[in-house]
Amino acid sequence: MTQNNVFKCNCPLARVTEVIGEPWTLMVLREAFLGTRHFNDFERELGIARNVLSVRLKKLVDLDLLERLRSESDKRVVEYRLTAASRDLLPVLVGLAQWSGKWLCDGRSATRFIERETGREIPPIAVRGIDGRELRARDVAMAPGPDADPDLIARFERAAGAASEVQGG
Amino acid sequence: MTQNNVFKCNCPLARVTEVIGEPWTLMVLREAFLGTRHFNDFERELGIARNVLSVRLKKLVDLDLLERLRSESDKRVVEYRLTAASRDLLPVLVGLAQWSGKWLCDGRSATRFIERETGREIPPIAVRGIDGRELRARDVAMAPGPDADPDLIARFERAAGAASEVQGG
DNA sequence: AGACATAGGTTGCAAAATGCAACTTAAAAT
DNA sequence: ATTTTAAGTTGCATTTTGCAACCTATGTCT
Repeated sequence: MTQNNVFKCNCPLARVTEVIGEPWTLMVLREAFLGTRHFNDFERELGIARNVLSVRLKKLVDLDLLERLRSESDKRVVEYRLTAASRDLLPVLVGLAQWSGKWLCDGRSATRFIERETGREIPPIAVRGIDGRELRARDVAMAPGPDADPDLIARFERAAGAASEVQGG
Repeated sequence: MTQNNVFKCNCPLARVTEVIGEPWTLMVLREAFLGTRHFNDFERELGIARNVLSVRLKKLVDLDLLERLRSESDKRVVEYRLTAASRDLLPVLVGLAQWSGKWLCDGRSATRFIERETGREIPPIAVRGIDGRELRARDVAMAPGPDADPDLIARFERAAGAASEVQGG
């Protein structure tokens, strides 16, 4: 995977692709959300190759998406824990699972997200405006941020015309 | 990538990993959201290898995430368009971009999402309960759905204890 | 009509990533 | 003292990616 043309820029979707756009990473994070903390448990639950798991965990730790600590009581044991950053990914995970359940699993998904206290199903996540109103795809646009380079700004200008049509689809 | 142990089940996160958990796929979808429709434009904008692009587009078409149609006016031209399914992915894309901007790009992201009409920044997406109240990670639990197999149910039972601690963590 | 250009691929080959099994090292249990 | 356990690493076969060149059908130019 070279990908360096696009991915060195600070386009957030490009950056996030370096992480979850690799096999297994998202599943490793899911396992962490389910409470898995140990190397051997990740391996067993996922069936991932140990060397690949090793690489993934290292990267996630590097990116501060997992914290790696040795147990005090048993110094063989290493614990991988979610961080503030990875916990903050939950809305995206929920959104992905909901979307996948609807469009990839034919509505028959084996897992669902519920409110812990009440057990009620969690409604689909949505994009909302500042006023809380739910926005549709056609109401949303991508725009260059303050740190966009000239190339990216040009990129968005080229896209501007087509986008409304596409997203309105 | 074998991954078949986990991924044959209809766990939605596992399924979605087959799609966006591969290099380039998410970026291809982003390009489509930006209005890119043609093979050569995907290649040029992303710098992706043509053979890989070819494979990715085929898979996305297979999954009904892109529609492939030949232009009537110029029969050389093929158009790849977003479908209802891929348009429905927008909240996730926005969430990923927001999360990445915050945690991977150090708050200095080159792109942002805005309301098309007003130009106002879109607030972070959130998980909400049925009543619209914003939920934190610790308020949310994964549970087996109606189509979960016994293995998965056992999996969740094993996870149940650890989860509250982790997610609250 | 003939020559050239363009769009959307495919093919072949080198480099990188993955899958699998066996091996290693440090600490704990017996 | 020996065995077991946790967390890796190593070596090797297979698969995927990156890159450049080639191919085919259609459209454009003269």
